[in-house]
Amino acid sequence: MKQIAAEARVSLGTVSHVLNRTANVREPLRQRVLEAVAALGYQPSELARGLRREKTSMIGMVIPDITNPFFPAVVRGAEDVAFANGYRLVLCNTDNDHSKETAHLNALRAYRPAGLIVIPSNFSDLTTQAQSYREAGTSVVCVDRTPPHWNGDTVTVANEEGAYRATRHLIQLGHRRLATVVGPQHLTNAQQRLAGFKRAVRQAGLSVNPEYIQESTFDKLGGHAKAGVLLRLLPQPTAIFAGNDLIALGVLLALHDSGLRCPQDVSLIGFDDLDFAEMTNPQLSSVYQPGYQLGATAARLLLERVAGSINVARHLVLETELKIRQSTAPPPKSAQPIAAPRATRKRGPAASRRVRL
Amino acid sequence: MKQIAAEARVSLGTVSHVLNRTANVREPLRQRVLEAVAALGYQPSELARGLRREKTSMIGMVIPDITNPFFPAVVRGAEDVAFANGYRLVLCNTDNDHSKETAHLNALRAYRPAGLIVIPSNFSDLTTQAQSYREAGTSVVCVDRTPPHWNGDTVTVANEEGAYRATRHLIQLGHRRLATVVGPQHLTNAQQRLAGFKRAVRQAGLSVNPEYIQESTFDKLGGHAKAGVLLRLLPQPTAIFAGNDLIALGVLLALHDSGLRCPQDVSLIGFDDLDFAEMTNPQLSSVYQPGYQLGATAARLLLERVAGSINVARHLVLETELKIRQSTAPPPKSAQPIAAPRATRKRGPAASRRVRL
DNA sequence: TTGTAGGCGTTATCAG
DNA sequence: CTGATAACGCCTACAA
Repeated sequence: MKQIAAEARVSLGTVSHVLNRTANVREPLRQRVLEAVAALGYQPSELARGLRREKTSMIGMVIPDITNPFFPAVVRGAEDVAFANGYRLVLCNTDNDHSKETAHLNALRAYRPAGLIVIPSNFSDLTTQAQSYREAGTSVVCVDRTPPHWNGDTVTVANEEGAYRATRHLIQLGHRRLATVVGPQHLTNAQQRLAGFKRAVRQAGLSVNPEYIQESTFDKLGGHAKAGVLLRLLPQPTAIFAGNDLIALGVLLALHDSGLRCPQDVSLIGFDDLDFAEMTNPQLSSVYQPGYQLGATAARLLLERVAGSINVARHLVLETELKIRQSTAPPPKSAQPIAAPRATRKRGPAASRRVRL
Repeated sequence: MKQIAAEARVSLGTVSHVLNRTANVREPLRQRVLEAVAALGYQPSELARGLRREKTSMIGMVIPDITNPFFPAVVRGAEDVAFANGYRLVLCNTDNDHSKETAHLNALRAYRPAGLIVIPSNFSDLTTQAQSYREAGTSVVCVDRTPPHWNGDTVTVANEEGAYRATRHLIQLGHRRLATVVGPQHLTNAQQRLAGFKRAVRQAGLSVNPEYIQESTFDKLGGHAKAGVLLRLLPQPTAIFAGNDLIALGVLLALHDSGLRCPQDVSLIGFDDLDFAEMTNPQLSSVYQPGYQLGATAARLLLERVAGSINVARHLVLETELKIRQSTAPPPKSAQPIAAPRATRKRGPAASRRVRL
C-alpha cells in the first residue's frame, strides 16, 4: 500500500479509502490509485486486514466426513455462496467425534473466522463452543442436526414429514408389517425420522411393534446387521423404512443374503436420495434431501448475520421430496392372508413364499 | 500476550520464547508463563503470527468439484495429514474452469497460505500461477493431473499401467473388438489411460480402430452419448474400457438402452473404483485409484517442502489395482465365428485369432 | 476531501 | 537467558 501511495502521489489513508469505499475520494485521485494498484498487481493482505478488524472473511465449515456421500453437496452449496460473497471455506472433518470437533473449533479460533457452519458431531459440545465464539463476534449456524440446548440459527430438512411420507407410501401400497432401521437416536434428524415413521404407522391404525424398530449407525454395515435382526423376526416385516440411504444399502444386502427379493418379498425405502439410489438393483426409492440447498442456505444465513442485520435466531426447514423408484411395491399376496392362519407361523412368510417359486 | 507477560511478570519477548521454544527460558519463568496462558485461556492469533512471518499455516486445496465422487477421498486424505500437522485446509471448487481456478488462486494469495494442493482444471494456467506463488515462498503440489509445462512436485497414479491392465484383462477374457470411451485428451490422466489402452491392444497384436476410440467428458452424460456412437458401429465392439467410472455408468445406461446385456453381450470396465461400482447392476469391474493416498501424499510432500528440506521437484506415482467384478466376461460365442469366413486378412490378426477360441 | 498516526498481536533483532 | 523495540500491512479516528 505504501508503494501505491507513492506511485499515485497520495497518502496511505487515501489508498485505503478508495480500496474500501470508506470515503468519497475525488475522481482524479481515485483513478491514480486504481492505476497504481493495477500496475503493481497489489493484493491486500487478509492477514493485516483481519488483524486490524479482528475478523477475517473465512468461514469454518465443520462436518463429520466429506467422504460420506451426503456431505459434499452441502459443502459445495456453502462454498458457492461463500465464494460469491468474497468468503473462503475452511474445511474440517470431525468423524462424528466430539473431541475432534472441539479440537477443530479451538484451532479455528486462531483465524478469527467471520462465522462457522457446522454439522454437529455425536454428543457435540457445540452449544458451549458457539457461545464463546459469539462473544468473540463470530456467528455460528447449525446444519442438518441440532445439538442439545441449541439456541442459534439452524437449517434442517423436514425429517419428520419426509419419513412420514415415505412410510405412508408403504402403507398405501398395502403394507401392514412395517419395520424401520433408524439412525442413532441421539441425533435429532434420526429422532425426527423415527417420529415420522411412527406417526404414519399410528395414523393407519397399525400398532408400532418395538421389535420392528432397530437403531443403527448411519452406514451400510449397521444397516446390514440390523436388517438381519429384522428379517429373523416372525412375522417378517414386508416393508422397511431405512433411516438413510447408506442404511438402505445395507438392508438391500441383507435382503440378498436372505434370498429375499426386493420389492417382491420386501419393500425398502431410504432417505437422502444419494446419487447411488439410481444405481442399485432394484433402484432405491428414497426421500430426497436438498443437500446443496442446505449448505447454500446455511451460508446465506451466516452472511446475513455477519452483515449484522439479524438478531433473532432463525430456524429454516427445507422440504424433502419422495422419489419412488423400484424398491417399493405392494406386499406379496401370501403376506396378506398370513395374518389369519398360524400354521405357517413357524417358518415365516419368507419360507412359505419360497414354496411358490 | 501482553496480559500474560504482566500476569507472569516477564516481558513480551519471553512469552513468545516459551510459546515457540525459540530460546531456553529458565524453568521457573517458563512455568509462570505456562500457568498464565492456561489461566487466561490464551489463543495465539494466527493472523498476527502470519502477518509477521509472512506465512500462515493454511493450505489452499483447489479441486474441480467436491461433488464429483472421486474427489472427497483426496480432500480427506489431505485434510487428515494437514490437520495432524497443525495446518488447515481452505477448499476451493473450480468446476474445471480455468478462469475460476485463477480467481481462487488469486484470492487465496491474500491469506499467504503455506502451500497449495491443486488438481488442475482444464486448460489450467497453474504453471504461471505457481511460479508467482513460489516467488512469494509458498510451494505448490499438483495432484492427479499435470498442467502444461509443469515443473513442480506432482502426485499421480499409474494411469497408463492401470489402463493397460484393464485392457489386458479384457483381452485375456478373449475379447478382440475392444473399444474405449476416454476422458478429455487435454488432461494428462486421460491421455495416459488411452496410451495404456493402446499399448495393451497393440501388444496383443490387434490393431487400434480409431472409430473405437471415443473421447468424452469425465461424466455420465458423455459416457452415455459416446457409448451410443460405439454401439452403432459395425462390427460392434464386445468390450469397452471406460476412462472413468462415471463414464462407465453412462456406458452401462447406453447398453441397457440398446437392449444389450452386460457382460453377456458387451463387457465393460471402468477406472477409479468409486463406491458405486459395487452397487451397479452388474457390479462394475474397475481400476482402483487410491484417492485418499493421493491427497495424503500430496499434503505430506507439501509439508516437507514447507519445512524447507527438499529442493528438487519430485514426482510420486501411486499404484492402481484391478478390481474384477461382474461387468467383464468372455465375449459372446456369436462374436467369434463371425471372423472365420472369407478374407480374415483384412480384419487383421485379431479376427484370425478368434477362430482358435 | 485528504493526510497523519496509533495500534491490532506476533516475531525477531539486538542489546544488556 | 531476558527484555526492549521495531516492524508486518492495514484500518480508522482525528486533524487539517
